[in-house]
Amino acid sequence: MHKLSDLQLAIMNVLWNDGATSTADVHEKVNREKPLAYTTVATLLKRLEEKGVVGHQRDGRQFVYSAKIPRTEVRSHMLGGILKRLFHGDAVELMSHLVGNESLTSEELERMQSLLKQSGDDETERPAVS
Amino acid sequence: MHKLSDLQLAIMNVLWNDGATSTADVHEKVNREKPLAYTTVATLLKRLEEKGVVGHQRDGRQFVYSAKIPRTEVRSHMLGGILKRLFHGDAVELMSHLVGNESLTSEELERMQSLLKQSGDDETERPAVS
DNA sequence: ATTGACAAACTACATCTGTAGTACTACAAC
DNA sequence: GTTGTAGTACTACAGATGTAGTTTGTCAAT
Repeated sequence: MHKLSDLQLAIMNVLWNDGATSTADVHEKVNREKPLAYTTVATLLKRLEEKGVVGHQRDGRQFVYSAKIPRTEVRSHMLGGILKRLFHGDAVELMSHLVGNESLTSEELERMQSLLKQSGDDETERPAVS
Repeated sequence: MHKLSDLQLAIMNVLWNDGATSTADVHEKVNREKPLAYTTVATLLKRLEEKGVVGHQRDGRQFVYSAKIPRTEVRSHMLGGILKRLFHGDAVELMSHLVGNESLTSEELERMQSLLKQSGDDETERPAVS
């Protein structure tokens, strides 16, 4: 559950970014990146609702959809899957791939470092101090 | 291309880890985690061959399959996809999710830090020194 | 030569996804 | 009250995937 295809994610991204959105607006947004018929988007939304990941409300005669699961959950699920199946669950290896193969800027590397420093502090130093 | 399902990855992992492997052996390995009929595995392998990600050689009357694309390539492709679609292409955010939500040990965090320090050095200091 | 076992080839079918046309419905305008 | 029009509902179909049975071919043993 909660494993979404690229196109499904494109739609979810609209809902996550903009909150409740009418079918027409979802179509309009998604259409910029990938031209699709209006009915196609409507079908996609309906199917996502069947899966329980979005819900809808009526607004006059149109439907307004909103995400029923948070982005974080899908991130966890899908990243977790890749982590497990492509990196034997080794987050350091994933990290290493990221650093070695995805051409990050040195600014990004720095931000990562401070992130790590922070959580390292949280985990190892706080217990010692309290 | 090169986007593989979970089951397809399970098979690829056998080939990546063990190199050329007969259908029977692939079946045997995969079967430990997920019980599947022998013919199912054979079908999967044949389909992977049609996609061009594996190849086979005859050995007597049996087939011996081997991966035609490296693990790194699939890692890049699939991680890149997630990065783009679930993290707006922001590797730092991905990283942050990893650190914040995937309960890493402090040993892992440390290894990550040294990885970063290293590649940070590579990128910012070496040019200055040479 | 016949038979058994094994492996590959072929066939089958259900589900999910991408894709969109057609049918129906209800409100708005005249 | 008839007619556009905008939206939803329904139907359709092709391709990918998961899953496995049935058929066929071939080597080995008797």
